[in-house]
Amino acid sequence: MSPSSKTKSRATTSDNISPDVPVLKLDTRSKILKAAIMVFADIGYDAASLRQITALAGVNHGSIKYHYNGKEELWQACVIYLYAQLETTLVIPDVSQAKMSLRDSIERSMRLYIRFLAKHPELFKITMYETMKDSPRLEWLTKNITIPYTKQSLKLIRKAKKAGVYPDKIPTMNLFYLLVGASRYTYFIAPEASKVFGKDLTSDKEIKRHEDAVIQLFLGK
Amino acid sequence: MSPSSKTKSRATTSDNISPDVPVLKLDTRSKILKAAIMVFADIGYDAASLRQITALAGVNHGSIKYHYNGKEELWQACVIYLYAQLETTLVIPDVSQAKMSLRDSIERSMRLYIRFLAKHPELFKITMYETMKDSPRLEWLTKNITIPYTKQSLKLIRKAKKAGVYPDKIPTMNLFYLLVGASRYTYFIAPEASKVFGKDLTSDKEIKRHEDAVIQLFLGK
DNA sequence: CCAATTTTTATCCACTTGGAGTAAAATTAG
DNA sequence: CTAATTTTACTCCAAGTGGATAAAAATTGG
Repeated sequence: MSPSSKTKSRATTSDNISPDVPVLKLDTRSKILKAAIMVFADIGYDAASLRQITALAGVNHGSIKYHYNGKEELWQACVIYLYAQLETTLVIPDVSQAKMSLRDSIERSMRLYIRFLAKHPELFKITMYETMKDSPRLEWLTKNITIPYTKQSLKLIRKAKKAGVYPDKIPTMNLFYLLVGASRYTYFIAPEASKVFGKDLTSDKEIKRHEDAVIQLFLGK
Repeated sequence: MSPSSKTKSRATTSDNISPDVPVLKLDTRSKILKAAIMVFADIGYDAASLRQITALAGVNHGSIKYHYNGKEELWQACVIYLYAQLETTLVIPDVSQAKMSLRDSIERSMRLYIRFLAKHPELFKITMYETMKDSPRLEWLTKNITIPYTKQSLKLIRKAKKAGVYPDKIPTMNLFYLLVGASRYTYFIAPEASKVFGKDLTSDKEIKRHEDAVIQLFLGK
């Protein structure tokens, strides 16, 4: 019987046979998720094949059906997992912004966000593939992820506009997409940029430059 | 024998049998190209199937091999065709900018560019799919298209920075990607935006708002 | 230790893929 | 009209697709 989305009862790690070489052995479910994230981010849902994922994970082809009940649910699991990572990255430092000015608080959030984009481009690549056309995934994505996140962001943008932190002549929705687009685009096209400029945009130095550029453009330093 | 990239010698249109109902009949080659642009833009190279394209075009499956010698060359033909369209859109009005100020000239170019993005999202969707990961297509694309176009753009940006039209504190490459990302992103995610905001970002009204927003952000009104 | 359960593996399936090859049809030139 | 050429239609193929099924193996609780 398939466990699917149920919580696993078995141990997620196990010691090796030889006690002097304790190898950390990821369980099949985790290996599949990790490989799926890589493949989906690389070539998108439609082009990705389950065999490609299981081959990369080093597990049997049938395991996906058992653990995730199919391609669609595996994809959703990837998105959920990655968004949980994003949340922990952004929410935890939130407390330290308590006594900052709104402007500094926003600058800090933007830097954290951009750093996450650079370090985990998988999330927004995976969603980007589905966002460019209508599909069952887009339906699920907007309903469960995008809408709540967007609402939250818009609220903050409106607040910042009123406080004069953001340019107030730009409509909120447009400003939101400008912000998101300007921040993310760089990491979508990182493979191209490496060919065109010979630079690795995911290096710490280039991340910092991008941070500064976005801050400069939207907050005017 | 396959004509492939050779110029066609046959007529590209032909009258119908019944003279009272003259139907404009696109030739097979054009029908394939048109359909391929739609499919590639929709789901990307890897996910697109030749049978899907020929079905949409209403032609026989074997025709692609004959006219374009395969999937890869068909894809290149799409990109070349669309970039030619972009060029005619941007270059023709260029003469009318002769006696404009640099700032107004740039504003005009940005508006034309954004309008093209909105009206022909296929081009940058097609390339976006290939830009997110390394591939033979990306190699061809950067060498033949992206690098020359980027060089040209960077030159203009540097000029505008010196003239104080663009913010001069942002490095040229970063400013370039901010500009391109902010402009394009909106039209990548138009399907999502229609679900989230219930707005059609490709409508004339929304295009104008996006134009104004980009101008406001980068040129400061 | 053993029986019950969970997890993995190994086949099998109908279907789609890009492409090759060839015959039929349409068009052109003489 | 005829012959040469171009274009289209059709058939095949090996390879790969997501998913279903059941046997085999590993792990668990008693």
